[in-house]
Amino acid sequence: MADGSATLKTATGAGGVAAERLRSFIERVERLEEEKAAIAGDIKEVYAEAKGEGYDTKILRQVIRLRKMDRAERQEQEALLELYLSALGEA
Amino acid sequence: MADGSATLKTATGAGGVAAERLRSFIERVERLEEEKAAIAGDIKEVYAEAKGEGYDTKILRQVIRLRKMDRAERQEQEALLELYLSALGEA
Amino acid sequence: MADGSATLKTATGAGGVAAERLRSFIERVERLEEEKAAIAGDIKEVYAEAKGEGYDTKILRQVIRLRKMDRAERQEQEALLELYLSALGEA
Amino acid sequence: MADGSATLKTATGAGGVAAERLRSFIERVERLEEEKAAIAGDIKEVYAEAKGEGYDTKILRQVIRLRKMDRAERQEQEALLELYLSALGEA
DNA sequence: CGGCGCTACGTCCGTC
DNA sequence: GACGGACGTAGCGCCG
Repeated sequence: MADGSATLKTATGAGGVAAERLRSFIERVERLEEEKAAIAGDIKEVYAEAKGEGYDTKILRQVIRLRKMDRAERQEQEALLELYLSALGEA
Repeated sequence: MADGSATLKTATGAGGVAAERLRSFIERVERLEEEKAAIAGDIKEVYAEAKGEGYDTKILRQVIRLRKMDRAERQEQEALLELYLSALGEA
Repeated sequence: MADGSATLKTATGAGGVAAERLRSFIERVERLEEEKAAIAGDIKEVYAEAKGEGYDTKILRQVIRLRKMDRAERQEQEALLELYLSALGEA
Repeated sequence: MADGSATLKTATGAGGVAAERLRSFIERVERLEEEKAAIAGDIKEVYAEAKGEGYDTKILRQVIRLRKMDRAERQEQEALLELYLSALGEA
């Protein structure tokens, strides 16, 4: 049982504790994916509601995408700023 | 011009109430998308944790995908059954 | 500038050979897309023919989808088995 | 068996000829979908080849999409022209 | 015209 | 660290 294989053995071991642990991971992921799907459903509902009031969902999606890009850019710039500041701190 | 255009007017009206409503929809969607992204992050963390304990995330993902397919297929079969039944109901 | 940029230059070069090559790619894709569209048309025809003989195309489609899922799932399970085996091989 | 149901009966009849016919439709569609998938694969290959020579596939796709739209517009205009011509013929 | 299924894009993971 | 491949998701088109 040199090394390397020890972890794998634990992970793939057929019986006992590892199987429980494995099951736990799988169920946690599945639970989270359910939640994610639920949120996605909520988003659809919002769009449906907006559409019901005469808004063009296609445009709405575009607007949201643009705002998201703006935010991403802003974050990038802030990250760059931090980088500069830390570089100056080191200088 | 009594109604018909009313909805459109409300939706596309440049000023006042409609703008508020529009803003509301957009912010609701954006909020939900943040939540969704957060969940996605949680999922990533679970995989990372599992990986840290020696589990092969590739296998994990495939297991989860398979279980999901099972579920989907079961639903499809039930839907198919219903279709058959309703088709027979028309006979 | 020996190479490195050579590929890019070839690809984006405005004149001469590259334009010919570009044209070739585009026409090949367009030709293939035409063929694909033709096949799609054939499929539509089959459904139309079946419908003409009293078959419910909605059910037909669902049956076909289900069979496809069966096939996909079988492949996935085989892939999963292989993964397990290769993982064990490493142990 | 007044009416309406006769066709359906033929289509959904459990035994004999109808089952064969049904099988035929399904297999024809499945065969065609395989062909369609094969073509799609060919298209992917062309894009891969182009990418390998330094072309930006995203741009390529845009070009193809635009050309397709142009063709559609042209056809529409030709259809309109025909309409006018036939209208004049009737006049 | 609305809903559903399919295709295509963007994103993420694993590899070199 | 970058590239390529795979998956999930979002937009588009067809069917009902």
